[in-house]
Amino acid sequence: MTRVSIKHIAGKLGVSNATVSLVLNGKEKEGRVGKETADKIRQVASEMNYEPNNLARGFRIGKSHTIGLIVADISNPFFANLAFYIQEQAEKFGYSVIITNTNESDLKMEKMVQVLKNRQVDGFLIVPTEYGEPYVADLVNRNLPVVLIDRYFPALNVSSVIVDNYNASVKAVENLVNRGCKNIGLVIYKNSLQHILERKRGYMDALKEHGYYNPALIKEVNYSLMQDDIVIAIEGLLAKENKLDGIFFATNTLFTSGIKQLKLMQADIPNHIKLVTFDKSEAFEWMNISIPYILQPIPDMGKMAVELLVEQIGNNAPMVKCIELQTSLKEAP
Amino acid sequence: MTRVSIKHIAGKLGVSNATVSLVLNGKEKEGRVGKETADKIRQVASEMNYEPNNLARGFRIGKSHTIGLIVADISNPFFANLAFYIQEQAEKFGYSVIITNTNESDLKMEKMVQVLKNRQVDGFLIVPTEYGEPYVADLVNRNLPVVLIDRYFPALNVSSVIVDNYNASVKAVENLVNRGCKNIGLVIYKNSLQHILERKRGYMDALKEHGYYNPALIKEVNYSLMQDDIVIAIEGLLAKENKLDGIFFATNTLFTSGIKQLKLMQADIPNHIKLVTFDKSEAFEWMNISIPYILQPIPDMGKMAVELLVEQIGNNAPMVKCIELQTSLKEAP
DNA sequence: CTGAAAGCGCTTACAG
DNA sequence: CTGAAAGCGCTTACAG
Repeated sequence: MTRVSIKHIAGKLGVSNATVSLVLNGKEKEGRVGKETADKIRQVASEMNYEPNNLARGFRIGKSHTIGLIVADISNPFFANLAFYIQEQAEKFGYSVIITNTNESDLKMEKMVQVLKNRQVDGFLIVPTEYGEPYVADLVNRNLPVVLIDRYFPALNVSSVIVDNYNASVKAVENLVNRGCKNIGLVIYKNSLQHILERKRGYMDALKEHGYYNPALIKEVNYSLMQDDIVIAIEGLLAKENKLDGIFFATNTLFTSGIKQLKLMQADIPNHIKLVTFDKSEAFEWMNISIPYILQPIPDMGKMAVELLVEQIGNNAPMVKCIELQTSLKEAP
Repeated sequence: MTRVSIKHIAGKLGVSNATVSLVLNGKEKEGRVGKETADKIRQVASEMNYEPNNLARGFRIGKSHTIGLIVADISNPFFANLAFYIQEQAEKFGYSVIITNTNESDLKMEKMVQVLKNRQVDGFLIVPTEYGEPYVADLVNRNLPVVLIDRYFPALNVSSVIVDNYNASVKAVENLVNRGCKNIGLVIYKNSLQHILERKRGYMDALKEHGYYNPALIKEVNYSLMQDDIVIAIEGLLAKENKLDGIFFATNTLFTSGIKQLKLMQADIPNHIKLVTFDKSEAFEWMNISIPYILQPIPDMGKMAVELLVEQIGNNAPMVKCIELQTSLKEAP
């Protein structure tokens, strides 16, 4: 039972492959195919249960109609959500999405870029890892459509969809200050990614503004040593001499680890120490306290990233657009 | 800058396309290509930065080297985890994975099967929805490789990787009985999927064994009306006359909703009411009590499903294999 | 041991 | 308005 192709339809009707192809692609007007011929072709096609061979079509026109998405870890809720909205939007444009994970390793990122390039994806949606810049640069140099999400490299001329991390941090800190905090700690990753630097800068500027800035209260955690580092960070912050009364967690993963340690050390939250964090966490639902958090517009981020990418794929001379979305401060839950 | 193809290499070396293709696919022995020729071809290929056109290759041999994965919702941690391990394993076999969501809607499932069929995936990995049986049956009839995961249809002759839901339930109930419970409620979905029926059957049999069975303590919740139904279910169970002392939650989503309602109603856990649930939950980390749970071997499920599928793709006369994995009862966290 | 040729299914100029 | 033909890049018999 061989699959029915354009040729079968053409043969049956005594018309050419070209005519069938034109009609089935809705290009009968450009090809100026007669209405009767067109109708007959459509009828026979559906009678024969014709289904186009997309592998052949993709090969012929040099497009796979596939988008490659690279994230750190699909089982992280932030990325899982992002992936969900990206897929939903991509589907609307007729694209499928191949998701791959880097686990925050630049080596893995290099590999994944290679894998997706070999798959001939039409474009890349990337949440880059630290030191992942050269692999993105390589794609850009090859003129392949790329949109960075969540994180970006300022030196690279590439489209991106990010949030205003600086102002988000300022908002977070202001929230603590408004609640009466003066000695506010920051728990953040130790790395060189722009969004991390921006969050740090926002924290510092906001505190300086109030004259509360104290560099000893910044605790930087290694992603790969999280388990240990977070303990050190929280212990350090809670040291008596700091008179700590507030903590800003710069990511949801840091918050999740940090709050456990705080509980372990029986910190009095929120009476003694007030918190604010990036991103909503499952943890909120299980705690009796309400923790304000920075809400990132994940659905919009996904949606706009796909739109930017599809636009790039369509245009040969793509315009580089950097979209910076605003966040909002929400009271949990 | 046109991409370098086999033809370019062949032209440069004065050999035929066939020879180049043979060598680059490591089939020089079958083609009995001379060692020197082969070496020269490999050298030139790498000098010219040759990268095979997989679209062309896929089209030619009729394989996309892509697997379609259909789950209910990628932002559900259970599926996100499953997807993670599936991807990892698929990559080892040279396959990419396209993930799609059904949101537990059979209409959406029908659509996703169609989308993936149009994409010419080499095989399907499906967590089917209720009433999704005909769409799976259709794939099987067309002789397309399919492996069901987590859920299956007994009437269908199709490969699957599931867990022993019946015995898992028995184990869960036994745990409560051993902790002294006699009036044990069940919170479960109201649907006809086999894994749900099996979990229910396990619960009933285990209780009958002890003479504790009471049908009034079974509460069935509609997936789409979860918010409301869970309130009714928990309120019903906690009614005085039931003298409830234990609850078995048949899925992690039910547990997550149910525990919130229990807290709201200030149920005394675990002194008054003891719990057991399917799957680990983030919630465990935030509660001061330890809740035993049924651990499903998600990494193995993903891995074996991919192996089964790849085997099917390789063989024209696929063998139907149903793998039933055992679960274990763990104490959280 | 290697080359010449056919063909996968489709689309796209081109010719009439 | 429609057909004949070329060709995308690859693999696979087949012939020598």
